[in-house]
Amino acid sequence: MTRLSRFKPVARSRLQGNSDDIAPMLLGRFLVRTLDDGTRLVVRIVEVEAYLGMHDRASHCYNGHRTPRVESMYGVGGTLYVYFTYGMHHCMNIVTGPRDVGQAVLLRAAEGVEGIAEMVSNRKRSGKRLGPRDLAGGPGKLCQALGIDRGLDGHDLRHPPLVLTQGEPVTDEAQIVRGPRVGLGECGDAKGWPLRFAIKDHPEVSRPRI
DNA sequence: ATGACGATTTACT
DNA sequence: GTAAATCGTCATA
Repeated sequence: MTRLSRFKPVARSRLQGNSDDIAPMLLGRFLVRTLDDGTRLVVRIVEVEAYLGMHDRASHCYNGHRTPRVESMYGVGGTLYVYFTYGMHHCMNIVTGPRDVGQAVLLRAAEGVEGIAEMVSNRKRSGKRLGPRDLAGGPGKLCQALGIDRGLDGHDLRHPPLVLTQGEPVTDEAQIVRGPRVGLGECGDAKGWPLRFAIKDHPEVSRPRI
C-alpha cells in the first residue's frame, strides 16, 4: 500500500456485501474528517461490529423497523448512519449492501493518525488528562474526537467532510480477533453472535476486552 | 401527552 | 466493581 493510495476513497462496490463479511475488511481503513476551518483529522479503524438487519434482534432494523431515526441505515452501501443515544452520545455506522436492506457496521474504536492535538481538544472533559483508550477507544468517544453528530447522518462517505479511505488494511487474517458484540439488551441468540472484530492486541480497542 | 428506553461514558466507592 | 447522567425517539393511549 503506497503512501498515496492510503488516502484514496474506498469504492462503493467494496461495500456491497453482507455486513459481517465487510466488517473485518474495514479494519485498518482511514477516516478522513475535514473541519469547516480546513483542519484535517485522520484516524485508523481498529474495532468494528456488524449488524445484520431485519433478522438481527440487536439491530435497529430488526423486524423491518423503519422510522426517520434509522432511515439512513436503509441507504446504499457507503452511506453513513449516525444515531444519538443515552441522551449524550453519538455513534456512527457504515451502511453495507444494496439500498433497503438495512445492514451496517458500527465503528467502535480507532487510533489517531493526524490532527491528534485537535482530537484531544475535542475530547477534553473537565481538564483531565486523557488515559489509554480515551481518544477514540469507544464508539461515542470516536464520534466526539472527530466531531461527528446527526448532521452527518446519511452522508456519502466517498466525499468530504468525511471520507473512508484505503488506509492500511489488515491483510493477515491472524491479526484479526472476533467475539460477541458489546452493550446489547435482551436479544436471544443474537446476544452471542461473534460479530465484533478488532485488530489483535491493539491498545485502542474498547472494553470489555475481546 | 406520556413514559420507557437505549449498539455509552464517566465518576465514584 | 456500581450507578448516575441526560434527552431524542417512538409506541401507546
